[in-house]
Amino acid sequence: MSITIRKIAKDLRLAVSTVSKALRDSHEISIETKKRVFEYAQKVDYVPNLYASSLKKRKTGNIAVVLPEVADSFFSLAINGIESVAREKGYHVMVYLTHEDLMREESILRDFRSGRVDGVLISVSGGAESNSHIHDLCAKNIPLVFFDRVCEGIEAAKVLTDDFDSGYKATEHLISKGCRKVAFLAMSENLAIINHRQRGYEAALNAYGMQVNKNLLIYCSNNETDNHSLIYRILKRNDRPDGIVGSVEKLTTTVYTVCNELNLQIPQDVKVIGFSSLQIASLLNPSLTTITQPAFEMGKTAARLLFEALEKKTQEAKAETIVIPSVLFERGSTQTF
Amino acid sequence: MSITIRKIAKDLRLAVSTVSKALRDSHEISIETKKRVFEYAQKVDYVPNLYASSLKKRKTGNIAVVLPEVADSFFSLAINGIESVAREKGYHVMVYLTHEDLMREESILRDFRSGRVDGVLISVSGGAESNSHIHDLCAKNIPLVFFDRVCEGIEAAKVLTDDFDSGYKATEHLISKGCRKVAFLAMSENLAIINHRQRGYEAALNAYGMQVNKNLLIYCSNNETDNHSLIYRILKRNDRPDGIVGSVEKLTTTVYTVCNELNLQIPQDVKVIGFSSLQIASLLNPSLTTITQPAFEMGKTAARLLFEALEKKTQEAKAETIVIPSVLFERGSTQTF
DNA sequence: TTTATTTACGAAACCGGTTTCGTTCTAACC
DNA sequence: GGTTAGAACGAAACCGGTTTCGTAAATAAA
Repeated sequence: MSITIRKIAKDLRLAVSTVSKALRDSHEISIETKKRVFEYAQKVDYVPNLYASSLKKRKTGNIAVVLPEVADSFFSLAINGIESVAREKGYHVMVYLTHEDLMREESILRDFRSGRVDGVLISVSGGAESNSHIHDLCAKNIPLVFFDRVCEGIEAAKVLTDDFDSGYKATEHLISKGCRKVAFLAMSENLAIINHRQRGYEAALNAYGMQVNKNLLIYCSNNETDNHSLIYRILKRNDRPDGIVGSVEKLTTTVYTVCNELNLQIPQDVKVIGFSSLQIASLLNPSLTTITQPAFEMGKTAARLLFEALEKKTQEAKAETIVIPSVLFERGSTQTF
Repeated sequence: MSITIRKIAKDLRLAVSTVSKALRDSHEISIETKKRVFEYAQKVDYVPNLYASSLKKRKTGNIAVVLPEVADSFFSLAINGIESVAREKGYHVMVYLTHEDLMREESILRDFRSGRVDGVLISVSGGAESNSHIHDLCAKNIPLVFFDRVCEGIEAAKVLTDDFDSGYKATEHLISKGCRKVAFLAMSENLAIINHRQRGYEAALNAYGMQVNKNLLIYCSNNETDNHSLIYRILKRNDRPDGIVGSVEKLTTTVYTVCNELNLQIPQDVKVIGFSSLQIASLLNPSLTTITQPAFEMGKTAARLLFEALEKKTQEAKAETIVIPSVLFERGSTQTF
């Protein structure tokens, strides 16, 4: 159907190898022949078949980005960072969404073993109690870099933020604003970064002479309506918290929604701080105090690590871990009067 | 390096064709042989090489989604819709960002001619005065479906919303709320859907006995800071508008930002309505009245059209156009007292 | 018993670039 | 003059599945 290298060879009365070499600008082809081939290829609008060369070269020029969702400011910004580096390197980005579903994550990674991508960037989904699917991929020698939601049991490059410190700072901030009953909204229990944030939260409580109250530790899921009713119940209690740390953006906005429903005033009745890279955090009602991760930067860094691994022939992937600190932006939701 | 079909054939003393057929569950292989092959393949962890089969079958199982950015609620939701259908069909999604840059869009589409993807879903970038790159792709017989930001000069399937009506309704809504100087924030002049929204805006003005004021038609770009100063200047004028229609989400949030800076009250000083699929529109300060496009649904529909084209062998792609209406959600930003 | 058909499998071509390994011819060197 | 080095190009193997076609054996039909 479409123009192949053999067709060009035939038309030009050359060998296919000559045409191939000419098109790749090989030194063993004369300038005139190259010119002839180039011009003819141009004229007939020759486009090389990607799959033929991928098959031979064992490279696809694709990298995968696996993440829970794209409707989260952190991830959408991180994609931009990744994409900018990939573009620079001439690679293509394939985005896969797990929707926080381990089964999907598994089936996605399983597919990668077919060689569809040269490398993988991943932010693991919530329920990653098992990580054999990640191991299996590494066993196939496909370079893999974690970003943000890392998987601690696996030796691979990682890019993350200072989660413990951020959890600490967020909690400390609420305490400094007068909160005495600070709740922490966690996600599925086996996410390392959430655990770190939580430990930072607990450390801050202890540092200020408060103890951890199980009732103020709320484990949410990836089910929006479940989370809503969970948070609703907490805020309806008489001894409701006077400060909330949202470890994930979505949970924080749910707090806002529930407060609206319950007619609770933020920050008067309850102060809120959330992990979020939302650019319109300052436009919320009230503006949201955030722990903001350097999403774009993290995406770029992770991508760079991946390309380092891809470009070096020796497969001794040094399992580097890069920490990029988050920043606390104080806004209306933790204001005091 | 990795296990191939030939290795299996050798180990099992079968012909490669037999193994291939067995693995594909061909009827011309006996049950016992199939079982033997399956089990052995399982045991040695055989994974077929995707590029070898793609080369032969002339199918990749990938579709491309080309869009301006991912940090816009419409697009991030649309991706989810697309992804859900693709998943169901066993296809993989490759996301490409143009950043509203025609050059990038061209280079991205040019690459597709190599057969990297089986089909393309695209929401064109702003400055699409030229569309030859899209034509070229269609010439290669690669199915293409437009969604949201269509390109009118090209005969292909399209999924969009009722842009004219939405522009009309948005404007009418502001007028009904007492606005007499309604401004329209447009994007780059050659985006068909923005033009339709604008024409709806103009029609509404006329219907209510007002004429179009050039000073209230503001052409923004994809440069955030430029837009900011443009909008800033408009709102600083003495004869500033008392109502604003934001044709794109990003422009609408910029209006909010500027109003904060100028200490203008929404909706008292100026009422705002914006095209947006932002799920937290109701959490903004004030909550934002929106024209909300059925983003997820549009993504799904576009993907379905693409798969229809992919699955039908006959290449008579009927250039269907599907319109899915938007909904106006009235909230605080257009409230009257 | 002979012929037709089905079943089960193998050999080899094929998809379209890439790469290795010649081969020819010319220029250069001792 | 004979040998060598290098330049320019061709033939064919190769990447790893897929598919076509052929064939032997077994079964069914005549």
